[in-house]
Amino acid sequence: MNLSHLNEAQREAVRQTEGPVMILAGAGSGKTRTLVSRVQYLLEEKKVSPFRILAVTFSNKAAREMRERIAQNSQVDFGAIQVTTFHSFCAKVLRQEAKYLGLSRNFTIYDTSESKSIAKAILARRGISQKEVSPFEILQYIDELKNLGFYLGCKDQETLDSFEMDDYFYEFFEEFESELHKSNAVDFGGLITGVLNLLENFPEVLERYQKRFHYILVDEYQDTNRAQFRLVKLLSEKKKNICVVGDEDQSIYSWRGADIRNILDFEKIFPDAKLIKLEQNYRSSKNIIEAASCVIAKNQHRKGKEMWTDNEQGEFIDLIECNDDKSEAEFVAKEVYRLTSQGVDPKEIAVFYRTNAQSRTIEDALRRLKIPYKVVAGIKFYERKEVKDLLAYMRCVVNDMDSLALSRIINTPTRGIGARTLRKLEDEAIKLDLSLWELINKTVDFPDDFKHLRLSSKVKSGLREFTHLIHEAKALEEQKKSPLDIYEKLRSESGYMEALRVEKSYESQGRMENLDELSSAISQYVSDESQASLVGFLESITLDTSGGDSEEPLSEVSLMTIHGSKGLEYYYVFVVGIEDTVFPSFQSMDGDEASMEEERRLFYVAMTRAMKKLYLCYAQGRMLWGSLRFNPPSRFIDEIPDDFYKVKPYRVKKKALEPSKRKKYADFDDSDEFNQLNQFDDDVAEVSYVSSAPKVTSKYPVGSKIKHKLYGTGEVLEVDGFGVDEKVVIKFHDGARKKFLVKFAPIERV
DNA sequence: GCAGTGCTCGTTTTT
DNA sequence: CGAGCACTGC
Repeated sequence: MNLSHLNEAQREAVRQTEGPVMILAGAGSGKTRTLVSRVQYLLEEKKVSPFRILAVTFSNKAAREMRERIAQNSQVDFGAIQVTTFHSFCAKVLRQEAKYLGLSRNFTIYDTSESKSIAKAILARRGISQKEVSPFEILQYIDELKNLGFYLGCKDQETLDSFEMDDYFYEFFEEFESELHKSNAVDFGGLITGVLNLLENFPEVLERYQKRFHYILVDEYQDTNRAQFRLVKLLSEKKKNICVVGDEDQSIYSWRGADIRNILDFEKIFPDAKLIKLEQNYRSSKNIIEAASCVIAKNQHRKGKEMWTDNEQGEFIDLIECNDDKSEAEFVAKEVYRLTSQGVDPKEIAVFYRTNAQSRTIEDALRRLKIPYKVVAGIKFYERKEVKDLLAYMRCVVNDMDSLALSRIINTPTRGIGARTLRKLEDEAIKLDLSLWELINKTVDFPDDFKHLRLSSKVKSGLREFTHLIHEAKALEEQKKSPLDIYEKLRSESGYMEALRVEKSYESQGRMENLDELSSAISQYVSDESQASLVGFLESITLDTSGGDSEEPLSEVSLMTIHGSKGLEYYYVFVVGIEDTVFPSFQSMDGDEASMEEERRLFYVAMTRAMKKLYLCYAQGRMLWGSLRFNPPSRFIDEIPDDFYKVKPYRVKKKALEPSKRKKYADFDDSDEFNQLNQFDDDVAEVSYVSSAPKVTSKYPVGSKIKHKLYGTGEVLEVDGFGVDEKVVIKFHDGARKKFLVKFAPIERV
């Protein structure tokens, strides 16, 4: 196999197929390319059956990318190869072996919000107010134990030593677990610890999986937690062919259990391990790489790599000093404007910030210059109420022990079964040791046995209709009917759609659209999957939140948190809000060196996304928590040697400020483009630029007069978002203010 | 059962 | 400041 497209270190990483290997792959070092070649090498040169290879990563994004690239480069059949995330791999194993753990294979996977409901229910049952103990705290504790690899009955000494079992919270853990078990459900962490339980306590299961996988590959190794580490270690114990790939300098998820020991101690745990470093960077200019290297060198807890590049020196980093957050955003927008008018495609530009809340000012400024952008954030589609409701219907069909789902929809839409009735039913279920679903069925089938519950006839008929629907849907599921048909049945016959239809508000219109969208998500799933099932669909959406949005490469500037930027690259990168207490965040400034190091890694990640040009911006004053606060520039700036950057104060000139006081700095005010653009507030549209960027203009700019079908005439006060998300606030002539989604509102300009 | 009010508290987020 | 949430009153 020809490996000439790789450098020496990369080739070694490909050829070193036997025994434990740790590849430390720096930012932009061609990691994915190397991994894909390695898999190809195993198949073509080593004649390994694809069936014997397991490749796990942390995120769906990474798994998807690897799968696609492997498929692209292949002549061999890659279908059998397992390239997945830890969680979906574990879900698969767990469904296969469910009986060992007293689960049934159609178990539900609870996401964070469902777990939270359980925690709330536990507190309520014990009469503890949420102020005394927050459900969040409980979840955090449970998560912590699961990240360590603890499960009920775990005998691993290292795990047992790492926490206190007499902790006040431990009881919550036990109760939480039993609650999940009763619902035939597993939470995210439980997917991992469940499999760990299987491998550690059922030797025949362990043997089966050890025999199956001869070559194990772990990507994003710096993000793995202790539980995942133990899992991988067990699986590879027989063949010892384990290859992990990661970068300790890009470990930014310790707050959710990623354990840097997994990297730092790899050679201790696998004494004959080969260590390979990929240190040549193919992404960024020398300036950027050298500056970033100086910053990360300040960290004590690292394996140590020396990144270098053959790329050209490149431009200086610009350090932009602004008066406040508004002018910072204004700078970004104007500079983006300048770049795009020089022919730069907006999709080559990104703006990064530490916290999501910071996107707003940036968005406002971009919108004013009519620069198209997208905010890359966790897609919230599956968190919307109506979507969750319909998913709960489907979950009931699949797993009728899922009482959480059942109680969510038993009165949605309203069937006259209020909180009181529900409580009565739940109590009775506990008393008779039945699941809620079983009990409800009994009350329907043998009403005479439940006279003491004094259920009204309205309640009874509501329950009857409800159970009838679920039974019918279950029958369809058993006949292996398409998930789409079952969904359509549920959404119409539950009365959910009708309830939305009669509501006739713009909100309910949006909700109906979302349910249509869910319907297309299901058909998408059905057409992608050869063995489509309702269980499969539900699993795919809880484990992959990215939502199959077809990623058309649009000409838009990308806005995202630095966490969200990992693994991506852009020609032009702006990092905003580089001030102490913002970045590093104030939580990390309490003297705890470990969390400061993590912030530094985060800064390193941000810097190394940039290929050509990096802008670092900070504001002297910033609106934070309701008042203007003044924070010094980030300490991280001091860690960049002076010769890599230029300071450029950005001052907003209020009209006729004479071009005088500027000397030693290459001031941005010097540039003609900037002066032209300084009429930021008024007539930007008249500036004679030919921008390559497609313009996004609101049909209803602020101040325009409109007529609404129902409310009459009014004036636009505010515009928020654009495209399908565009909303306008309108003040009507009777004084009322209302906010509309432009997409749906029956308004027109007058 | 739901709308309205008033209070609290401010990361990062993937599975 | 303002989102999110718990609690209250109809």
